[in-house]
Amino acid sequence: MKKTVDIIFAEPLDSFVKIEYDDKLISIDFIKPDKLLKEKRTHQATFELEEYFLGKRKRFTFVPDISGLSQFQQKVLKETLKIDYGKIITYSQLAKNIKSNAYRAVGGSLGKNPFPVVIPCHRVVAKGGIGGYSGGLDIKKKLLELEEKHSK
DNA sequence: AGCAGGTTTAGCG
DNA sequence: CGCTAAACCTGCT
Repeated sequence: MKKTVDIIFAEPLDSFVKIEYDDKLISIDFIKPDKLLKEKRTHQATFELEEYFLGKRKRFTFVPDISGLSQFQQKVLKETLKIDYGKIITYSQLAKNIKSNAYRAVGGSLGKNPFPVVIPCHRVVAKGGIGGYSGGLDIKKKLLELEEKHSK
């Protein structure tokens, strides 16, 4: 099936978001707003994401396909999926939840997360601080601010 | 086999 | 308190 790409601008993140999909969701990415992009909305995921960025949506109805990933990564991502809106846990806490001490590996798996936001990897932080984020640390901060603002 | 990663803890100055 | 160093575990080359 032909691959299609949706583009929307996420106001609170000050960044563009790219959604790739064919018959199902392929990936979600953040793009630097270095050039003006034309927005495009066709997939359901795109609309849900947009609502999320507006603070209207706290839960996504679709489930991304992560069957291609390793067993461990799937565990991590599924566990991440359980974190409630506006809530945050630490890498070590997440590791504990899947009965492992691989907090280091947890970070690695989240970093390769193909679906940021839908799989809320930004809700996982380091014990003493905010931790890191593949898509850009500033994005992570803004996502957390967004959720905190709309969770109360 | 070896390395690096979105960590963590312990140890030292 | 701030910094370095070693240990955890998994995925990638």
